[in-house]
Amino acid sequence: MLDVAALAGVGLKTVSRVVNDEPGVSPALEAKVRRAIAQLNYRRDANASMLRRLGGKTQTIGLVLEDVANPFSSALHRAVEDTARARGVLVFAGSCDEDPLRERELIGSFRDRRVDGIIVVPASEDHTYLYGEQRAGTALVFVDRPAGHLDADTVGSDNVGGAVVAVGHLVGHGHRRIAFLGDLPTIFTARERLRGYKEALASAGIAVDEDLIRTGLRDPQLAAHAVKELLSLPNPPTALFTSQNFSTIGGIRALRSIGLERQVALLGFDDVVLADVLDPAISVIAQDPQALGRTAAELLFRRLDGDGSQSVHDVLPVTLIARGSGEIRPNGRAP
Amino acid sequence: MLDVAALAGVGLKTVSRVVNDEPGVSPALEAKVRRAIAQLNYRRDANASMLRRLGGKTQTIGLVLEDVANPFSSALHRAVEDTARARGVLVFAGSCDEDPLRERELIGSFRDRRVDGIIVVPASEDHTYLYGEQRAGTALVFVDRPAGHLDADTVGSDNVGGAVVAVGHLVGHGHRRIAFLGDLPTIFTARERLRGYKEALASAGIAVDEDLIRTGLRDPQLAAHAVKELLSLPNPPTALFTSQNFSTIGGIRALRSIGLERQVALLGFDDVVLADVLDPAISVIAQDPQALGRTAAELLFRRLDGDGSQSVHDVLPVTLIARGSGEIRPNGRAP
DNA sequence: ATGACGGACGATAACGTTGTCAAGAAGGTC
DNA sequence: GACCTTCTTGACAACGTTATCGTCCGTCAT
Repeated sequence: MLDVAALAGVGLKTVSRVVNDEPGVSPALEAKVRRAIAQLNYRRDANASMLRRLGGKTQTIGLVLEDVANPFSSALHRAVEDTARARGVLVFAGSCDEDPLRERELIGSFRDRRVDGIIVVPASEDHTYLYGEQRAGTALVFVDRPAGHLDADTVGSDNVGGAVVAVGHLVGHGHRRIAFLGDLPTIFTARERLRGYKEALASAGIAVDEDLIRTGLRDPQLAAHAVKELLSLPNPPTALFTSQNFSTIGGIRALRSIGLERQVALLGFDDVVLADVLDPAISVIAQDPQALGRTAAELLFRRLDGDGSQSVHDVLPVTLIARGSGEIRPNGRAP
Repeated sequence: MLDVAALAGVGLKTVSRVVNDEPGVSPALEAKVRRAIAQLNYRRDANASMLRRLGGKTQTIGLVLEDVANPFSSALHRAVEDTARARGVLVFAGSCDEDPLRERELIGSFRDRRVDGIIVVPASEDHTYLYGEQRAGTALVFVDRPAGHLDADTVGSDNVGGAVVAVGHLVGHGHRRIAFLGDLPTIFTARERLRGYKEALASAGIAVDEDLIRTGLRDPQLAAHAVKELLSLPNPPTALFTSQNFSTIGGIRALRSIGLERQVALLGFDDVVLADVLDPAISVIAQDPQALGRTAAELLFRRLDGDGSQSVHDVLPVTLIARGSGEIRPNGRAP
């Protein structure tokens, strides 16, 4: 900046004014400064700039995801990016792989860089460590799962409602032995979906059979194995509610490997690529990760713009997409 | 930091020494400082810190992808993140949607924040605008596609070789009318794969039939439409080489919708989730986006560590995965 | 006792930028 | 011509941190 000022033969502050489009610079000087900027290929240092500005924003936010490479996370990421981009804000993204420690490390790194706000798909259960941060003015939005012991904005899907619809749909097609396959019970959404499953069974007057409930299925292999076990029970399930992506994929693989994909109903939570071209096509309860990301980012920016109203807890609806696998009847015939 | 110094009753510089684990602080003072830091929940401002440090690094890199939400990009992203994390470096990620302007904007934003290095899946053809940046010491690595008119490190897949293998495989199964479905010809990888397709046909002594080449298929709908057109030609292809993800998905949908998935061979470039459970399962030439990302990040950090040797142009191998769809013979029978 | 040495510590300048303010020029009013 | 107002411009301090260097104090050899 000093070089630009020297080359243009003006004071430092005049360059600053031009760079910031501040009024009160004569057209002649402005032209000279702009020429010098172009000639020296100068770009203002955003970090130094924000350091001096009173209460300055870094125009940067942090995003903690389960894994940037997983389709749910990355769709959410894209929606956050688009919303942020519209405001000239850049996004730091990080994966925490359901590790609470990694969540804290990531948020710590964000804090060191003085991000304006943080959007988190939380891995930990206790967020009191963020209280100071929040009071210091960093906007904070939790997505997909709620904050633990912290009053903060939240955006999630209707997990219970979706599970109720899913199980109700299977019951409606005549099933009474419906298996539940899910992720680690430490994960909020996994617990909620299990709750919905039990609620739906209860309201259909079906007793919960704990043998049909399998949790902790972190990857498709585990899920496939669980499905094979379930189907070799003396009184096997006639339908599977695979309450998470990996379970769905594992379930599909397991059913196909034993040739039962047309006999046993399968309904998944969360949509899967190519679900529509499989035979039978896979019925799912679809979340809208884009809407989750967009809503979270909009909430975050509203807070950054000074909205100090009470915490918001948005629940976005989910949609049943019937494609075939969820409409198989207990006798093994399609409807 | 001033508050910490005051509370601990020491000078500013002593706090700085403690924060940076510099030697020359007595244990007694260090303990006092650490207590004050904990009590005030203090965290050093990384931006201010790097501002003062001579030639300081921001411990931050920028990553320009086609779309953070697409599986190839996000797998690459994850590998970059992991490599960066191991060094305490945070990643800014952005999508440019094949828009050269957006690529420049993103890189400009990165530059404003003084990232240490940039990894790009480029959308533009001319990167001379990065020359100054590069000379100023910002490390620069191009992934998946080469830099345009700029001497810089590059990591990519063996597109030509993969296409040659793919088409050779189809020829080996008796096909002579093989259609090519691809992305925009402005995209380097699309051109390379088309080149490999033509080379393989030439070496098999098959004349190129331009009617069987369809490009510009930006989404599955366009690809599906193109496949339907191809199959209604008077002399239709007996095999499809879908040279990109969207084309593969569109091709699968189109074949299924007209019931020809067991008659027409299909071989895709780039693997697809659930390709193995389809019937027939989809044969592909698989890239390794993780390896691309890891290699690119390692290259970047080697440069940041001061390696000033000549530019490297890595080409990573691809793998043929035969699952069934690519082994269908022209008469419509599996082998 | 003297001086040289080294280790702990803090005062001050500097990084690249913007906020504050005062100086100077230009123009208008009486 | 004296005075006021408005506009342009730059000097200087400050943001939170680290680099440099000097001060102070204790230790040890003479």
